[in-house]
Amino acid sequence: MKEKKADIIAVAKAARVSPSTVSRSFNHPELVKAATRKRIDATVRRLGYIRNRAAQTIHGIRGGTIGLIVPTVDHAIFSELIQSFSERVEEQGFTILLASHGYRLKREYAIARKMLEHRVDGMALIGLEHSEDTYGLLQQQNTPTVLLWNYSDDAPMPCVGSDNYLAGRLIGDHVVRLGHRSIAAVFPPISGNDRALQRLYGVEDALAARGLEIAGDWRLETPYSVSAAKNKVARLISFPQRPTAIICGNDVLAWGALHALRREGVAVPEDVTITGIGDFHGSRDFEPSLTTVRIPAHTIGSKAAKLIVALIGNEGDSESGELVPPELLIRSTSGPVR
Amino acid sequence: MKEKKADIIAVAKAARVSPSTVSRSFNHPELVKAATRKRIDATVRRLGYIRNRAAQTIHGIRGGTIGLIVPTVDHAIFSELIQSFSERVEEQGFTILLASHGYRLKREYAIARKMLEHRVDGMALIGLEHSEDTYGLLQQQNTPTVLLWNYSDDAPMPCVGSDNYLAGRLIGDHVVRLGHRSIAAVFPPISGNDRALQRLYGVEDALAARGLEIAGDWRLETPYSVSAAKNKVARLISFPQRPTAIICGNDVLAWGALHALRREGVAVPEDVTITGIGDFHGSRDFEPSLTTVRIPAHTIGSKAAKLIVALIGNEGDSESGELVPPELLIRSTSGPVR
DNA sequence: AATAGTTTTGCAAATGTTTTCATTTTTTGT
DNA sequence: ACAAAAAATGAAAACATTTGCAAAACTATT
Repeated sequence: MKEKKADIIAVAKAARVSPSTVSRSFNHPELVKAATRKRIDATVRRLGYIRNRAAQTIHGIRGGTIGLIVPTVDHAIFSELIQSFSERVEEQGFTILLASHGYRLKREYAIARKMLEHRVDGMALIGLEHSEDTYGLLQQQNTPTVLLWNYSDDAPMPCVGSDNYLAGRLIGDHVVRLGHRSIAAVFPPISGNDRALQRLYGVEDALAARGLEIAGDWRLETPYSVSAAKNKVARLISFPQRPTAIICGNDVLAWGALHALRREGVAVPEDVTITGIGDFHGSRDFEPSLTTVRIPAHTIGSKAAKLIVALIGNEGDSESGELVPPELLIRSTSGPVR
Repeated sequence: MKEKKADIIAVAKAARVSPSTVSRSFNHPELVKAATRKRIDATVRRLGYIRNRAAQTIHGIRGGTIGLIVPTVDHAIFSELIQSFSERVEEQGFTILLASHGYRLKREYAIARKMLEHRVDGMALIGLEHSEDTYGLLQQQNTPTVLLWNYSDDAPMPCVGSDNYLAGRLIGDHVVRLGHRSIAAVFPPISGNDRALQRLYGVEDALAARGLEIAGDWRLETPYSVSAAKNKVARLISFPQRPTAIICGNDVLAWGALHALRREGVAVPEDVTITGIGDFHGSRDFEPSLTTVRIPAHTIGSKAAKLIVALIGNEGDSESGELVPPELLIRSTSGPVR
């Protein structure tokens, strides 16, 4: 069992060439004679040799990894984004180093640090809200970084994402325009989550524009889960005084709300209007189909992938990111107030 | 801009000690005097020095990464598993290298190879079905590996997962026992997907035990998406000859089926029974709540994490994996045939 | 067959760390 | 104050590669 793994020297010996030649046949194949290369390749296969990226990285060669830190992968929220980002980045020969911080910004810093120890070629973070330390670290090491999901002109780093404030505003305006005046909101905890906060601001401003606001006990805060949202909303509508519309911070919460209303026999949208934000997989096909604001995760993921790869390539050149606009999707869960 | 990043030698110079001491103060702090360590730490902070794992890895020191290759992260299916696995593994100081192969086993091999180049300390794959090459590669490099999601006694490598055949069997028996005789099945494509295949076998055997089988045009194959399943099922029930039960290969597909029936005004479970497999987030709270078989993703993820870490630690010692039993959850979408 | 040019190869230094062993410094017991 | 023991540090070799430069081996041209 102790046959140690083959290294480049073993290969060189077995193929009767120098290590340099083996190295070259990997990295600059055009510089080595076809015959030699063939011989080397055969030997490599015979010995089961696998290059050691770590030893390359040491020479300042790019390791081909990109760090991606997300709050969570558990729920539907980021999976579409992660998928498209990683797919695109893999096409370019990169592998992603993934970690989640559970909405703890301190933990995010620690993870970023560890990824830097691994000498990732670039980093991608979710949202614009990060600890000073994290920003400082990335800047100081000048690691190419993109911020995903949220876009802002004055972000400290290139970002590609949507305008979450606008998303909130769009849905808020829509609901108000339908004539609703008694409006509730169900949002996730906003600490460490600038996306949710921006959305909430957007909604509030939309209401404020008509002199409306969300009553204190109609502001529900729930974790990201169908189940939690369902419970909260079920309680909400059990009171005699009911809102005519419930604006949810994201689609998962809206699904929960929808299930709650269905169980209680409240008609949507006749009795209550429900809206989401996100347009996750499944929202379009929900019955009734969910009115929401599309945050184009797929587009964001692939644009971000393109950007980070460019950033890693051009080093100096600072590309500036991109705003992918949110889009209001009026479907069947919203209707005029009765 | 050209101030090259600080290395251990720069730190040593600035702190007026030798590189060895700096190294030690990181790796064996107890061997260096408190005062010196303090001086070093300060210098490290001042210069913004970050250790280079690549340079450590070269010395055979574990890099602290574990490769995780999944078919896809896009859908709900694996996200719970990925989350719990990565969370647990991070607790132990590892970072995960994630990639998805899109159900292409050839691609999986290429990814595994690349991860081995990065000298991951261990690997985790989904399912038991992998190309000969992949198995050979992992064995030959003797990289600690766990197979997730599916369990089988005679798997070629330690696996922790559920018994997908049994899962299919459980749900099949349940449906048959309710008196259904006209049964349809909606499954994902089974190529490169042993989980789905096992489930289907389980269902078929359950039916066969009563002399039943699924008619040719009642075997629907659809991609993993609510939308695709919804369409297929909508078409299915538009024919005069209708099944009284539809067994879905996983919960996502079942959701699609449920939405289709709702749209068509078919009562569940009065007119048609629907079942899923997986018990994803949201299935319990669906209205009506989904009868399904629980594949305990969370448990699998954390047990697998424990196992791989143990495997990496003990090197030689071969732990054997674990079967996490599936559990039938009878909820509201299944009922006796009328 | 000799020359010049080109292609292919090898040597040796370099990369950023860890580790073994030897040396220096500090502590302890008298 | 002194030797012996213990603790802290440094020098140098090792790790698996890449690369600049020079040498060697071919080709083409005369």
